[in-house]
Amino acid sequence: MEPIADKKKAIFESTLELVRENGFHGTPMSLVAKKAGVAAGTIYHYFESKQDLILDLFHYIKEQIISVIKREDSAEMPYQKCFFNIWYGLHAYYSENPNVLMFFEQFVNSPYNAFIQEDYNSSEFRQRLTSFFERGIREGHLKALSPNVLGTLAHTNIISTVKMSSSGRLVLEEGELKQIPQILWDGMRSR
Amino acid sequence: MEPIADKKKAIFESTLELVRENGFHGTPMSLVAKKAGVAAGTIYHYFESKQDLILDLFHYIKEQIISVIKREDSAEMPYQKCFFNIWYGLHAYYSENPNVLMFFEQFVNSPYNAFIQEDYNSSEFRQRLTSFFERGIREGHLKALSPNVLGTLAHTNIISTVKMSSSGRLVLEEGELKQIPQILWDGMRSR
Amino acid sequence: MEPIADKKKAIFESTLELVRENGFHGTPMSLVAKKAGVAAGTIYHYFESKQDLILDLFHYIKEQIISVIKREDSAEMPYQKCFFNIWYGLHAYYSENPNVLMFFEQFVNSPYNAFIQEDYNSSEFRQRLTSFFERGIREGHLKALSPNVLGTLAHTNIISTVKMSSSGRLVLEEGELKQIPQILWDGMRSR
Amino acid sequence: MEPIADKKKAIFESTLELVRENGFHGTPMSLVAKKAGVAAGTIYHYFESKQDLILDLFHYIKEQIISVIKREDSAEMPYQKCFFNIWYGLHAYYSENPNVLMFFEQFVNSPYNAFIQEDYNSSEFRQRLTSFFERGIREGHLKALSPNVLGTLAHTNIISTVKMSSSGRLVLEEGELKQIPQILWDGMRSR
DNA sequence: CATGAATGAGTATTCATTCAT
DNA sequence: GATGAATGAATACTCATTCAT
Repeated sequence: MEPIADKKKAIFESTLELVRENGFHGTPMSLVAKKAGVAAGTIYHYFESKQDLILDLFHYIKEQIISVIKREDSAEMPYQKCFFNIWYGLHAYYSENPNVLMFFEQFVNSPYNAFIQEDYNSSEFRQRLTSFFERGIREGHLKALSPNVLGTLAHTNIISTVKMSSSGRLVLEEGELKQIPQILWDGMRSR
Repeated sequence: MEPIADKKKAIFESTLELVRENGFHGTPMSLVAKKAGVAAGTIYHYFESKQDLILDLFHYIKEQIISVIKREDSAEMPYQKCFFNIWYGLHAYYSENPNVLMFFEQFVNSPYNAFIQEDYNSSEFRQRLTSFFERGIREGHLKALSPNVLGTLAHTNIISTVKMSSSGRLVLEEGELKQIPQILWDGMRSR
Repeated sequence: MEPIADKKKAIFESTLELVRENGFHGTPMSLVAKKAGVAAGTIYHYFESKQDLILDLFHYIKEQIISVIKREDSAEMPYQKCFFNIWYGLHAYYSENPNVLMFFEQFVNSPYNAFIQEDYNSSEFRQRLTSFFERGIREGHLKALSPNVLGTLAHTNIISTVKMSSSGRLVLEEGELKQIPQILWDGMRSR
Repeated sequence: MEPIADKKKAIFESTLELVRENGFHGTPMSLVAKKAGVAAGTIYHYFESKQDLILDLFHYIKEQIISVIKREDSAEMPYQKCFFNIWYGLHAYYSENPNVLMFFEQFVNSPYNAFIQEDYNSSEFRQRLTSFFERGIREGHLKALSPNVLGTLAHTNIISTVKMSSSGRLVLEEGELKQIPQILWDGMRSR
């Protein structure tokens, strides 16, 4: 919640874009600095090391994803409505921020992922997702599976959908796109 | 189908393991060589460059994944049976070969992915998957979506499941595991 | 004319000496760095690559040779006097800077030579030489040959003379040395 | 005079061509082998090492140059006639064998040159040249300089002339070409 | 706070040479 | 003699990080 210094943000954005284009290894600090309009040394005022920068950026991104979920999740709304809202909200967010998605995917599949300190299940992202699926199970909408599992499957489903479109290898028509969260819902709901 | 030279295979296996542990960048050729029991220069008799090694390894792996699908896919078996067999077959393969899965995931999310030459949709992997889902749609078992989309969602679902268990962050009990392909099937089947 | 950074000059001198002793290939960047008293990486702040270093050094040297010609060439002096002054000036320069001569000779006979971009005839070195021999022809002192050809023959004559002495295989006595530019003059002058 | 094995000659020719194009360093043994149509290991039946190959090739070339001088040098012919014949003979030989010339020039300006064992002045090449210029001095045709010096200047003059034409940077017309040995003669002859 | 020149450890790759067949 | 797969030392170049200004 603390306001992020302009330069810090510039460094984040520049890293995001470069990592998307070239991967972690193809993103030297010098390039990050140049694109962010700062000197190489300056980055080290804000981050202890490159690993630190990557890790901090990952948290910065998770904040944004969490805020999407927060915006769409409402206990006062019918559950199924919420379910679809979250799906569309995240889908829209990732579609509009392909840099974020690619960074995220590279991150979780990289050795950096092992350096995340916090307990996996207690991260706010995880908790938000879990509590949403707990509600679904509790209210009898969803199959009685571990909410963590449901959450992961749902998130993966969204990411997979966005990647299909954004890779340019598949074109999803409007009609098709709508069927994907439906498949997810049909699969998860109790019967 | 051609037999792969012993050394070539040793280099593949060594790369697979090291990439899983340390990522592409954390895997120097010198280490690959040492672990494979060959001299550094020897790698360059088999592969033009590190990129070439990675790319060739990716194809080598895809062959293995394809062979799993081939083994489980049978036009003479009821469709739903096949569906679950393929799901379990791939799930078992990835579970037993975590190196392969991690390599695969890192690869498709890395800049190396851009160097794959072949037309995406015409790759054998893609074609096998597509034709299987075409059959499902044709025979009225599945919703009428693009078979490519269904295939991708299914594959992502499997990978996501394996990663949940193998990360050690979630323990999937036997009962829970069985429900996951069921969710997929319930979601995709026509009604 | 712009002052050359200290480190850049140190790198130049170190390269010059090492190339003289060991040739281009026998001169690793690490040695250049050590002899110049800088870190290996520092060279790459000043030069993009080894080839770049060699090419830049060649231009740096040509400047020095040009300045010798400029110093000795004067339209107000009798032509023959100038002719001998330039001969002696270049002879002295090469004799006192054997590193330069050896580098120059290795360079022009190496594949690097092909990377010189500028138009051969429009290089300042060439133009200085050409205009000096043009004057000789115009004023009727020299045979009417292409001034370019005369310039090249004269330069080769000087270099050849210096190499004879500096190789240590021949000892040129004072009297003999004086006869060499005389041979050149006698050969070139019109009669 | 011993007949050179076919393969040995093929290796020589292939080296000559590759060194001309790419320099010593740009000429790996593997390429020499390929171009010569033999296996890499085979070269080592004929030559102890790369240095040995280069050194032997240099001697092989000198034989050819010597044979040109032998062919044109004749005590029964008027001296000046011989002088021009040798000049034209060598000029033609180098012009027709640019690989030889470039190899020669790269060699004498490289560290390999230091490995030539034989006494410089007693080499046959040197002796032939020296005795020819001794005759010129003895018979009163040439200035009384060290015959070694005259020989070197003459040889350099020829090489320089060939290089001017073959570099493609200068076009020497027939008339101009004839004046070059004349310049040399006019310069060297006694008066 | 900011800079960017300097550092030097780390890495992909090359290539002369060897030797089992 | 001939082969060419294998070797491993050598080298150009990169890049995270530091620190004097």
